[in-house]
Amino acid sequence: MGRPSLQEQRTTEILAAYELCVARHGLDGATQERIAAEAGVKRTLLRHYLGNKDEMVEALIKHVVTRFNSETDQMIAALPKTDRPKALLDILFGPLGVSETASVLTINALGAASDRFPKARTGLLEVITRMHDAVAEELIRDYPRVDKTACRAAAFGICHLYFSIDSLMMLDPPEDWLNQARQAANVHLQALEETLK
Amino acid sequence: MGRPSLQEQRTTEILAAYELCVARHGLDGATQERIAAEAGVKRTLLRHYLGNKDEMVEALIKHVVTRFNSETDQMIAALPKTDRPKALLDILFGPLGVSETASVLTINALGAASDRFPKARTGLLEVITRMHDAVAEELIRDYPRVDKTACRAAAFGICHLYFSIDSLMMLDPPEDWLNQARQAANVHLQALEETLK
DNA sequence: TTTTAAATTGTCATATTTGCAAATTTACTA
DNA sequence: TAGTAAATTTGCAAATATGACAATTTAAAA
Repeated sequence: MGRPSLQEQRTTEILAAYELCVARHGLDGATQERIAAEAGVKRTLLRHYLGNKDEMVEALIKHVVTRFNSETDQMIAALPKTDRPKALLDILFGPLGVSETASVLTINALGAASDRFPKARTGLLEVITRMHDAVAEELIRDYPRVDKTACRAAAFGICHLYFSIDSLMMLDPPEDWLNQARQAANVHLQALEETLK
Repeated sequence: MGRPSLQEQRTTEILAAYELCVARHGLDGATQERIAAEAGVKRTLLRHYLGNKDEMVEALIKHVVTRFNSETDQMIAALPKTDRPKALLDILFGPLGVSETASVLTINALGAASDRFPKARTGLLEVITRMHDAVAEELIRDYPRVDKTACRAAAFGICHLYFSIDSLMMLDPPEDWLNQARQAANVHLQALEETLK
């Protein structure tokens, strides 16, 4: 009975457009007009599916948190059986990991507004901590004889190197930056290996 | 004759307020009202001193570029005679280096809009490259027997670790993050020392 | 074909943002 | 004190953004 629901699909499309607009224009610059244009729908549909502006922000936060978390999980799940840390760096600093929607920019924009939207703060801290932990766990597993604190520091360095590069991708930086980032991240792995000698 | 000029002072005040608003609300969310309120002046004064919106953005870009460059220079100039790399990390990851106005957020926001403001792209790439080079130069000087490529990779890692942390400061992250960042950055220095053995 | 639930569009009032061009005030000088 | 150059304020029009609700269209089921 009735027309089939597009709620999930449309909601996802709109949130994806929203994310992109926030990355480009900032949270307060992501107007409903822009989002609607980016999503290819009428402005009034945003309200229909996501509610008013405050509710839209809430939905965006939830969306960004769950998507980023699942991307972290997928990244870990995609690792091969051997040489996992190296493969991790290949993902993070390969052409795929970085760029796409420059999602770290969205995180930065939301984080900058976290005093107005407290849920953004807790959600984003959770997201980032989860990535720290996931990477650290990988390193601890692959370097079982190395001090865990050192592994966590390495994970921290690798994650934030990725964050910085990703948030600068829209500058269309020299290709060399990705290599340098890859190399700098690799230093952390080598340092862990050094401590075994 | 005539009233004394406040051009420089006012211009600087307004640009500082502008910077803060861009960090908080994004480039397109930094409305003239917000900027004026932040600077404690009437909106129309912005126009008087900086021109219309496009000209304001131009001025902001120029301001951010020159300020960030001079901060880089000051940082280098503030280093002691010995143990300069360690001192560098103390500055970058001390309570002073990070936070303040979270100026990296402004860089991110401007970078995200660099397709609309081409001067932002060139200016920001210049700023970042200059910091890369300044830090790399320090490392090369302090580790003269180490491969320069390795020094540059270390500099790259340290700079972008700083960028990421600074752009997340508004989330009011756990204090531990600064320690972890400091530790991760230190890994780069230790790695350079290792290669001497 | 009629019913039905949901998508989609249309419209209008209100509030915010921006641009521009006066008027007005202020602080110094001759 | 009068002149003057600059700061500062005032006022208004145009453009844009938001909220809320009514009207219409669409795709499936009965």
